[in-house]
Amino acid sequence: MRILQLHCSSMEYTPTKKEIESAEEITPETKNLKEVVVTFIAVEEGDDKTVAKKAIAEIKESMNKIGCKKLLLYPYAHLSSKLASPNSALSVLKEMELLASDLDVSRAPFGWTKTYKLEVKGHPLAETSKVITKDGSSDDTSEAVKSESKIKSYWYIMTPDGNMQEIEKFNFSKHPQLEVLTKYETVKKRSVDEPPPHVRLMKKLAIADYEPASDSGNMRFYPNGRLIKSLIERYVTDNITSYGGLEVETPIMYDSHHPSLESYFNRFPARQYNINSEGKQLILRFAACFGQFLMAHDFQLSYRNLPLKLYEMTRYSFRREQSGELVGLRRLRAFTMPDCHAFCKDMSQAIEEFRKRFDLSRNVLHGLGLNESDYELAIRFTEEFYNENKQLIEETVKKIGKPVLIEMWKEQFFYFVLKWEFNYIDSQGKASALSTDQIDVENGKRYNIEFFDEQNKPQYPIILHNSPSGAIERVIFALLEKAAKDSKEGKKAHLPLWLSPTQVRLIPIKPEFLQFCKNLADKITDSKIRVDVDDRNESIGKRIREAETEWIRYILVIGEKEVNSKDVNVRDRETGELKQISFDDFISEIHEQIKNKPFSHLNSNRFVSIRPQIMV
RNA sequence: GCUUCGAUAGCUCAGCCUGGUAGAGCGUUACCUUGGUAAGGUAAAGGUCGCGGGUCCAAUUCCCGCUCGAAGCUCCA
Repeated sequence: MRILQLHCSSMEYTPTKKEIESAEEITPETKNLKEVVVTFIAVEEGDDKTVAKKAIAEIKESMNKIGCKKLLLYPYAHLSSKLASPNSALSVLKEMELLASDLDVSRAPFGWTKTYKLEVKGHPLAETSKVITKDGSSDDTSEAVKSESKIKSYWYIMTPDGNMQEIEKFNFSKHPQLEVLTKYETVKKRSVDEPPPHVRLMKKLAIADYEPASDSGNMRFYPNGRLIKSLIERYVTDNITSYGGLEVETPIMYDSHHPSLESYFNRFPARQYNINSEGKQLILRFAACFGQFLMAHDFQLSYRNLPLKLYEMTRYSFRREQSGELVGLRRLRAFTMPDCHAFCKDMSQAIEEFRKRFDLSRNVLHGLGLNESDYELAIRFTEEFYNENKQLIEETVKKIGKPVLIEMWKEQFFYFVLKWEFNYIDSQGKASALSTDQIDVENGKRYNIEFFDEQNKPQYPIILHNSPSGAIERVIFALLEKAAKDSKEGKKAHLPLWLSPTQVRLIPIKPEFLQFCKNLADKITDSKIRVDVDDRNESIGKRIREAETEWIRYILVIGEKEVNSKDVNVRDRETGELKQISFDDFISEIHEQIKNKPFSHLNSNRFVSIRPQIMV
């Protein structure tokens, strides 16, 4: 069955004469419908009740999306060349009418020649075509997805000396992670049978969890998770603003009728959340691009102002990934992502900026606790770009100091001519992109962002799209997976100290030392260190054990000796050793490790005994 | 979206194959214990066994349907 579905403001049709003998017996009269979804239908050979049922389900789903309750089923033979017989076609149509009886449904007469007038609405979802078959699912893939699978890629490995060879000829024995990435990208085949470790950890550490009352892929963050997330957000923002990014804030939803947006959305698979509000079709953003481009469009720009760097920490960006694609903190439908665009006057300025942002991204990941050994670089570009900028690519690979996966396209298909990303390879052999940058040569024009060059001629800028860390949730995912990897190798799992929800825990041996603990905790807090007190009526052993399982780096047991001493007795989880050092040395040891990182106060009650229990 | 698996106490799960009034550990509460570097003790509270149907004298258990969730696959601009 083939369907053409149109969301119309009005539709009027008049049966004029019988086209075939078996046409329905009716009295011809003009029908006029307002605010209606008109569905042109060609019933094909082999279509039956199952197909009718599927078709109606599809139609209902999309009508629900666009918020329209009125449906007109309109027999339309011209959509197909292998039509069903008139009799079976009519019975399928009648079946569909019946199945849709909970809507305001009507059906145009079968077998008649009709005149019609219709006015189609102008939003992206107003016009869709579908092919529905008995076994296969309906074919509703957007043009962008279809052509994407058609692009031809050539894969290579480039070594730091600039040598580029085909992946089949490369010896991966010293680069197992790169091999995983290469297979992941080129063969797209992998099988895993256990759930990813970070999902268990995100719950156990009371960082984040699924929220059953929301849509899948929209997470809840507990106090620990919110603290970690907020620290990472601030760290990334600080780094981007020192690079020169101007922090802005833009709306999370956009009118799909807007002309610039409409053509941009058409360049992408239709995987966004849609909201109907007061007759507007709103789309939740999937990146900060629109907001920043629309903003830049309204700026009065000269080449002297470029490169102009706009930046936003998008909380949230939304992508309506297929339900089965969602995994813990790795792949979400709502996520926080830094997005920094640089508007450049020409390619040479873009390349200069590209270099800075590549270094920025590496530094940001390094500060977050992820180093070159934790990720693999992939660079993708058009053949033309490569021929003109070989040196840039070779230099970039050299910086990373290890072989890099290269994807080359014969033609430019996307809006960019070059894109790179750092991929975290987890223990299950899955690659997840963290940092990324793109050189965009299309959207300056699409959004009509103009600047005036040295000759006072209007020009469109080249735009770089950089996310120096990737999604913040994904950074947490990578940190947890890395911790799980450590733990598997017999090392102690931990988070970077500056991200630990509790950095120091005090354990009083008896309640009579509680006051001393309070005073000590005040002093430590004054030094901008997160400290809490386990004042529960539990054995020392148990409280130490629990602090260990919470990955708390420093444990101070407070008893008679400590109260009467100027030194502190510190259990360092990293070494597993006990050491007696002065208070000041202890504080500076911590400060040394967390310097140049943002600080937030403890995001829990200081006293463990009065905290709600979030995770067992 | 497809495939598979799952849904029993606040959490993690057992019981189901072989139908007969519901189990553990953790957590919670109370009491005891005041302990010196990875789990101190005793007791109590806590369940419409996801929803709907069917089979049966009897269903948490067997069968069918639904809902929700997860993992994998496809996918990831």
